[in-house]
Amino acid sequence: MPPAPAPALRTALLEWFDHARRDLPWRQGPEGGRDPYRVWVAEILLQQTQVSRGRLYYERFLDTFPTVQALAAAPQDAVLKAWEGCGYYARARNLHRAAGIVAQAGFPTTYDGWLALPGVGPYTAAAVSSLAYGAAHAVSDGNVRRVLARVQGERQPTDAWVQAQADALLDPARPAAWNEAVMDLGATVCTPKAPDCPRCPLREWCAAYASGEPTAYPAPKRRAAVQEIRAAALLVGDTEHALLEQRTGTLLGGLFGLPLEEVKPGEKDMDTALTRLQHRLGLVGTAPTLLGEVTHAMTHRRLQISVYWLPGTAAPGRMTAIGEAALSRLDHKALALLRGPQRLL
DNA sequence: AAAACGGGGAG
DNA sequence: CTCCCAGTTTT
Repeated sequence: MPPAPAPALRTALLEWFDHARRDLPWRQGPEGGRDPYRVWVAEILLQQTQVSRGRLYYERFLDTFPTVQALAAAPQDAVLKAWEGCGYYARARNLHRAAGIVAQAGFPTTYDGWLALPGVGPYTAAAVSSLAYGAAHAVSDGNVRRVLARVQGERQPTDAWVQAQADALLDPARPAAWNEAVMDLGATVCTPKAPDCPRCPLREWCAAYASGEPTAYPAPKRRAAVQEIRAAALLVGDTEHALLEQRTGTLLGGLFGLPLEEVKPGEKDMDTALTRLQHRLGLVGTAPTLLGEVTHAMTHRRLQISVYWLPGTAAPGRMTAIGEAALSRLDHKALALLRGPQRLL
């Protein structure tokens, strides 16, 4: 199959996009001239997060922080609270840090200017500079990677290959629309497992379609092993107030949660971990009650937590209001053992 | 170049 | 169960 002709491809995809585009809350305003704050927040929120999921959080976050000034002025705890449950919390910490810079210096207007902000990489810099300022920078994300790998028949697309292909195909007349069009196509037609080739505007140029096995492009990435972890957690308190610790480090850093002690590799039961936990908290007087087990899957870990309980009188003066702290889903599951099932959103 | 980083949806 | 999602940062 000859290389796909860029002009024909652009015409076909943009024609499709002009009637099939998704109506999304961050797509207000003129093509290539959207509100940079709204676009920026959306792009950060949507990193490794599906659109259907992201839009739930988007409205809540913009209601809480309607402007970059409001975001910059807020304490980090409030930002993490608005991000609660959404995952990859470094995104919220970086967005907050970047908001401080933007509130001071103003919004960047170029790709390089955006790229310099914390939490903004090549994808986001291209997205915001094109969608809000009309810059001719091609986005490269999971959708773009899959669409271009299929059109060009490339099973092992590298990051550099995808970016080069995207740069070459970008419509210089409508860069913002082109970027959104490729992503919309990847999300709604050229999907990973069940592409709807009969509805695809690029079908006649698509090498993967011609091969008869479009889902073979690109080949699956290999996965990192999942680590099994057991831990003891102690719920000191009640359904309203509990003894919480603020987690540090990269994993759930900044969030609050129940004190947790991992079961070390040689230990056969929870008792040792629970004892370590009680000593660390200075609560060795009474034996906690076992509330139950919680399992929680993360990308590289599978946690099994035994949750123990001491009534709130055990730690007077050290209690945090649960409703005001940002907790991971893991901790909400643990709390649910005491207060009954509840939805976070 | 590879690992770490959440959580959920789709098949 | 596996794979993937409007990726970025750190190692």
